[in-house]
Amino acid sequence: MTRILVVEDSEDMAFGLRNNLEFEGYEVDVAADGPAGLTRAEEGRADLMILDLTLPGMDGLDLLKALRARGNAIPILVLTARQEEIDKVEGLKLGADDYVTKPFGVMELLARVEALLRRSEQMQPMKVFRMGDIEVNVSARTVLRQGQPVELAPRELDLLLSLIAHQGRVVTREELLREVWGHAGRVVTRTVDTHVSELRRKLEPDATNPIFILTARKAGYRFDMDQLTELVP
Amino acid sequence: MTRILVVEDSEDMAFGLRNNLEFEGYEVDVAADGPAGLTRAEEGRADLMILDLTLPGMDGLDLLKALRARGNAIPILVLTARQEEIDKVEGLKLGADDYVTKPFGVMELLARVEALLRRSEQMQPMKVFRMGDIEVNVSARTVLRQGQPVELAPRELDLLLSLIAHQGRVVTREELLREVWGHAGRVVTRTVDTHVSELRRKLEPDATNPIFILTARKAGYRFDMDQLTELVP
DNA sequence: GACGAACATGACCAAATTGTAATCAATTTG
DNA sequence: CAAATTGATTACAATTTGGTCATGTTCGTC
Repeated sequence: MTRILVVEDSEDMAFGLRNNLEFEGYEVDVAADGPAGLTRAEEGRADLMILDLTLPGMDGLDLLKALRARGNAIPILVLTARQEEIDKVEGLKLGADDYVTKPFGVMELLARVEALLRRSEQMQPMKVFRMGDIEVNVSARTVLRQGQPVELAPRELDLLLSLIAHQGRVVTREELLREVWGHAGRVVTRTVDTHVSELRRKLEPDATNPIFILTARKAGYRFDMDQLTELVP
Repeated sequence: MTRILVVEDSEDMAFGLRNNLEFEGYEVDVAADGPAGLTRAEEGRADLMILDLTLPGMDGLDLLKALRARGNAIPILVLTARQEEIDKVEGLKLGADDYVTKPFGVMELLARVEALLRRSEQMQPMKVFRMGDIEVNVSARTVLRQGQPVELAPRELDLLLSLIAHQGRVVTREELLREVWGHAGRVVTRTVDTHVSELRRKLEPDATNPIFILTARKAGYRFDMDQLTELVP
């Protein structure tokens, strides 16, 4: 889920932004002033910031400066009113990644958000997990076992990723069906078992004694948290 | 004296640009169409080009490609009315150094010009990749195999560059379409497959067992990171 | 206007994938 | 302990998916 932090003092504007962004499927977090924005941004949970430059109190520009000064590289889309183009100039030199002048169209904003996210995706490190001698590269959709590629079918990989995403928690077959198969359609729940079996065969050191994908009787499956490391290179 | 070449067909726009830029102390040269722009650019007297992508006749994109193909590294600021064109230029790493969407404010334009000039002071080296015995010169848009030129159609080269730009990550057919085809025409996604096939035929040692452009079933394609070296000459 | 290159697309085929039934094994329950 | 329940595994036919080829179109060049 892509998370967008909106730093905006006007309630109306914040409401509008939230509405539109959420409609597009983003998760939206709103901060009403600079300091709050700074705090939220430093939590590091947002993938993109939309920053209104006409903030009261701590100026938006200061927020920008502060963030960048601390080495925070979150992509920032700056909003500014038309006549304050001077602000824009400064924003540019400071490290805003893009900006939009008010009044702006929804489509334009969304397009820029999308473009910015796309651009920043390249900068993000690859998502890689390690479990024992197995390495799962989410970005490349590859799995290595002792450096050797393991051939996983799409369904298998998706299932594995879903289990990993819920690491430490029991996931019911129904949940897995919903997440991996997409629909609560007519897939018999036993299908999950089959794929889990196949995954174990390919990944577990000893398929009859699984250490990664554990069975929770009468409940579902669980990926053992203790076996999993997230690599952030 | 810093010299700016403006490639712009609309007289009004050209006049406005010249006015403002000259007021800022730049020397301005205007070309009214693509071919004229290409000629002027090749004279090598300009420090920066402002290029309107909505040119008649020779498309602005073609001018861009043609310039870069000839190894011309002049910094280019692209003007465009359409977001999709930005996507295209950006996705391809075609060599626009920055862009502004119309309508834009004067201050914004000037800021970008300034930023671009500053950035280009420290000349960026030519981007060249090596994959096995293949050498891909991104800036020159040429491909050599054991020193011999490989003839790639524009689409093919664009596709290759896009894949290389995402090296190590799976890229969906939709993403490739957006970046290479520009999202404009509603091209069928299977078309990507055809071009990948052609690329493999021309580049892979064994097209039936690709080592560069790998298939990620149900997901897209991926350029194998391990096969790619970036040369910094 | 002929010709060829580029290119999008549909068709066809081979190979990979996958849902399911059937069977076997383990665990729980009464 | 036997029956019942639940999970594991295997086998396989149907379907999906991707590779490739042939075709029609467009566009620029001669």
